[in-house]
Amino acid sequence: MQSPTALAALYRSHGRKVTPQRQLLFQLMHENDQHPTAEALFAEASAQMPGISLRTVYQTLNELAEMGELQFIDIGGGPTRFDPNLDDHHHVVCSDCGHIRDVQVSGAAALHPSGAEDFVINEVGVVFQGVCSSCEKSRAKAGKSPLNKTFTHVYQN
Amino acid sequence: MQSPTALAALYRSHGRKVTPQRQLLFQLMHENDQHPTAEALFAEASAQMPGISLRTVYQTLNELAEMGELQFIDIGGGPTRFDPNLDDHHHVVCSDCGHIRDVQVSGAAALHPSGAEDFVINEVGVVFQGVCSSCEKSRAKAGKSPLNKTFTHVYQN
DNA sequence: GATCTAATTTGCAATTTGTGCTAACAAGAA
DNA sequence: TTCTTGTTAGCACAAATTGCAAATTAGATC
Ligand SMILES: [Mn+2]
Ligand SMILES: [Mn+2]
Ligand SMILES: [Zn+2]
Ligand SMILES: [Zn+2]
Repeated sequence: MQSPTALAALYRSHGRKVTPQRQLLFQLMHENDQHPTAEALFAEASAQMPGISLRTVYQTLNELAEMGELQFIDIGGGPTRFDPNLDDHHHVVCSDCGHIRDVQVSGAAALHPSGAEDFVINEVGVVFQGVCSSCEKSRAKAGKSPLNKTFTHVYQN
Repeated sequence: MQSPTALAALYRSHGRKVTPQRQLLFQLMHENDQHPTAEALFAEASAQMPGISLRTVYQTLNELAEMGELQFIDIGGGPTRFDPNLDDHHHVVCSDCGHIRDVQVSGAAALHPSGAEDFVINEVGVVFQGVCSSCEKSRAKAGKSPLNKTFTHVYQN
């Protein structure tokens, strides 16, 4: 996603208005590597702008996605996560706490599917399932089995 | 997922009962490569067993997942899809119609993330975005741009 | 700066997908 | 056949997101 200033210009060039709500969300999303949910963003935004509505958060995120400035990430059945990182990258998900981390995956672009010769492929996404270090620690302490099921959904494969 | 007969035995060995509803769902899911939604399965099941409840469909699918007999697939924000294919495989999604196709991806198991050295990785999933041949045809006929946005969500990356 | 208009924000209703709960029911053991 | 315990169905509820319309405001125009 571009800088808040660049986005303001982009918005105006699209006949969209640059409101305080949008500017705040531009800031909150810019270089945000947390893959936040709409609710999480709403909470952050509300702290700085009491009264902003969740509806506006969703609306702005949808616009940004429409304009190609961010991506929606749907993994594991929870709420949609939003990703302003437009670089070619992939994700690791902690199956325990749900945290998503950006990762590089060398060789990902070279992957090819066998059995879909009739498809025109546009993109590849790689998702690793794992357990983050902090969850690994608490798991050891609790004497849990290596793969608990806080998350009912088994992520994609 | 195992055969309906094997599942019946497995269920009994777990102290679970083998009901007509479950047997029907075993049949409908066995070797089903459609990655159906719960609603889709419910529709098919209802045709053969009027009165079966959607609740029971969800319940049975959850059980099967718990027993490791099927996977949940969450892509693109729509409803969860269910996958009885336990082989190591990956998916291609048509960004136009949403169809999911099983594919093999040689080299997928060898992929490694850079930037998540503190994670214990358990699984890798590869998802290709593309347009299936039938959508490609209708797209050509309609003179549409190569990537329309019937699906707001940009799938993972 | 005042005026005007179209875009935006809000709040709330509605929708979609899935789960919690429980009374009625039925599998399968005895 | 009886009995116990797991299961089903149905409905209420929850979570996430969108539809809608009245009130507001950005920014163009005068
Ligand atoms: Mn990312
Ligand atoms: Mn599959
Ligand atoms: Zn974690
Ligand atoms: Zn298609």
